[in-house]
Amino acid sequence: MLDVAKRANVALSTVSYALNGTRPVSDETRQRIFAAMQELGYRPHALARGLASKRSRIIALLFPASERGLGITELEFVTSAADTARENDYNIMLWPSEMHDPNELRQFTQQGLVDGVILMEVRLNDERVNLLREIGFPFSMIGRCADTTGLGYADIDFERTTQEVVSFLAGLGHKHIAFINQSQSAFDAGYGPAVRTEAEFTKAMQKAGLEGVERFCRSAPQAGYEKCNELLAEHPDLTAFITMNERAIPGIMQAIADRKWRIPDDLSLVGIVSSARVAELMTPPLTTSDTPAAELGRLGVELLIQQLEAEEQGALQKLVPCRLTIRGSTGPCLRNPNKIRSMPLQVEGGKISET
Amino acid sequence: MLDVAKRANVALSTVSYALNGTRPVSDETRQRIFAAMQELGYRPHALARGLASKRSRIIALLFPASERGLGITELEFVTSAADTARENDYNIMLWPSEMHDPNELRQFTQQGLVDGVILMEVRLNDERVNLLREIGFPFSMIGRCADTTGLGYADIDFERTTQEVVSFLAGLGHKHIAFINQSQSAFDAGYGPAVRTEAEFTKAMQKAGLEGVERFCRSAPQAGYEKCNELLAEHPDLTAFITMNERAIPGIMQAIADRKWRIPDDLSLVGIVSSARVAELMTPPLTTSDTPAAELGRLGVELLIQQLEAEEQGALQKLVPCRLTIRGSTGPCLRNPNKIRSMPLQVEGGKISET
DNA sequence: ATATGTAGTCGAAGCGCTTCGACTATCCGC
DNA sequence: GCGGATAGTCGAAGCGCTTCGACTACATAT
Repeated sequence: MLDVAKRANVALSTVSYALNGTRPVSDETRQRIFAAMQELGYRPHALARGLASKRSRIIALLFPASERGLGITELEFVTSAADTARENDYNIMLWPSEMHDPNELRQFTQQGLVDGVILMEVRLNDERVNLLREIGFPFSMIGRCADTTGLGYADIDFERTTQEVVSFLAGLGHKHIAFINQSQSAFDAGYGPAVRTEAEFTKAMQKAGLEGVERFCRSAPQAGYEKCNELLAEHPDLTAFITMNERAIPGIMQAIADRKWRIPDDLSLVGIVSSARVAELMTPPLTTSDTPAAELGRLGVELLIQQLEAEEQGALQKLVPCRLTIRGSTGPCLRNPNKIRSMPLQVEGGKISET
Repeated sequence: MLDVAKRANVALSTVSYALNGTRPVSDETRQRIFAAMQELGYRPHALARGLASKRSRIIALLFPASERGLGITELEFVTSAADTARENDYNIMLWPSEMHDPNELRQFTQQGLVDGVILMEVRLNDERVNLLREIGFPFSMIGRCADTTGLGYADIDFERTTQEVVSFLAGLGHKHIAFINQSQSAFDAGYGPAVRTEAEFTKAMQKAGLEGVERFCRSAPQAGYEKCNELLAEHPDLTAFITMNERAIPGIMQAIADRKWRIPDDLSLVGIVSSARVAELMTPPLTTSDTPAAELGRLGVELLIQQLEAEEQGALQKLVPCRLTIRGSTGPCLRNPNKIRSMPLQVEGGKISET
């Protein structure tokens, strides 16, 4: 940097000013400086800059170490967050964090490496939130906790999302709908989506004047298989399932197939808070309400940066609904009231064959 | 840090030595120093440390910005790499990089932020490799390029992997096997897995004295559907498909179903360089040869760190085979020679229903 | 006894930047 | 024509650490 200054015949500090516009620099001087930088192939040293300015322009993305294990959706958070950070001239650091050890988090934040953090997989009552709040460290969330006053977050609009799916099914004539949630333990841990979709499902069904059933289900095909049979045994009039449990779906489909039913003729299935990438792997392709993962990732970063640069506020809390994509796993309710058993209406490439 | 030194009655430098063991410090002194640190809640400042020592202990993971779009497998690279980095006291930074702009990469490496980089999705002739090699910047690869002399990498052992899958199918009696590759463009771009599996497939089939067919296929269900029909039309005696194209699989399955065939009775299907998470979403669950993603991620980091700390070499090049997991999509060849058309042998929960 | 280490410590000089206070030159209004 | 902004620049003091050379004390080899 000194070399640059010399070559441009200015002081070291002037180069700095030219570089970050902290103080006015005449056009002519700036020109000379940039030219010199070019010729010398100079690159400012990020660490030195960070040390001196006390802003590293690094933000950390805290993702749960192997908890539920990240899925495709979470992956999209990450890539989208990384892109957004880059666009804003920030770097993004990955911190696999054990939920249960907020002390580890304290260490991290105090070593001055990052300017702020983004929390993924936030729980209603999240230790990490409590800690960060307490020590006043900048952060934003993808998801949200219970008490969000003064906090920045981007989360799914579970109300609209659930509403939309229920309306969609109701519109197809379904009257008896089951909601298959994630595991009981996820729910008990206060995992936001599990808690909120459940609540919103109940609300939406009530509003629609319909009758709903809910079940927890471990994230595994086998669990889906069992729950499905259990549900159908107890509530034979169910004609549609909404599930927030991707990994259980193959099991559910198998259970349906085993009783010689077909999807969607005998039972409609929709995945909620899911993703297209998963949906299209199934047969028939699953109708899903897709997580706006890219958008949430982007918002998470933007919200944090907004805080860091303290342009004193915009709306720091954003809710984005999932996007419903209709594929082959849903269709009109053919059961009640008229007991029609119509011929298979072919739905866009999405039916199981009849042998 | 000065406070710590004072409190422990030692010089600033002694604290530093105690902290990183650069020079011997008596037990007693060290004790006092650590006690002081404890009491003061002192945390060394990462940036300052990095600036002074010229080692940031940050490594970057370069992943292709939205190329093929990361999949589940790639996700596991990332999380596993992050974990490994953490274990070794490194931080991991995410760099979504455009393949085509090596200049961007040059910038990154020259700002002194990271000590080394890990390349994902390496091509046979990769600009990034050329650049890094040229400027002598430390790096390792997950995957590998054509000329790997002196380079560190962790890649799939395509030979063993492909061999194993072919043997497996041959063992089931399949004689006519098709290999469905990724897209022509991926192949042409020199994307390692596409090139190598293809070569190894040919080799393995020859070795087994079997007849093989190969096809490229875009990564989309529709493309899979078309390729499958095309293949079956041209080679009616095919009884097994090996595919390295996850997204094409639903289309393939649909095509099979459309001709009233069943998997695996009429056609066996195995996914290669795939992942369990994907396999279990399908009906029937797919037999796959799973990418050892976690291991590759770990190795990538370890290899890089090894270079950085220059413990002058271990084996810097590692090949790990995929692990074959047999699920419902493969079975004995029932076609030739005896033209048996047996009753559906039920295979572990993995069949499409017969209505 | 003298040379030769070696364990343990200190002070000071950076690492490559930002930023503060101070200085000069210029332009404005009145 | 004078006080007071404002634009543009400079020098120097850090930011919080590492590391080098030097120094002491004591043990070991000769």
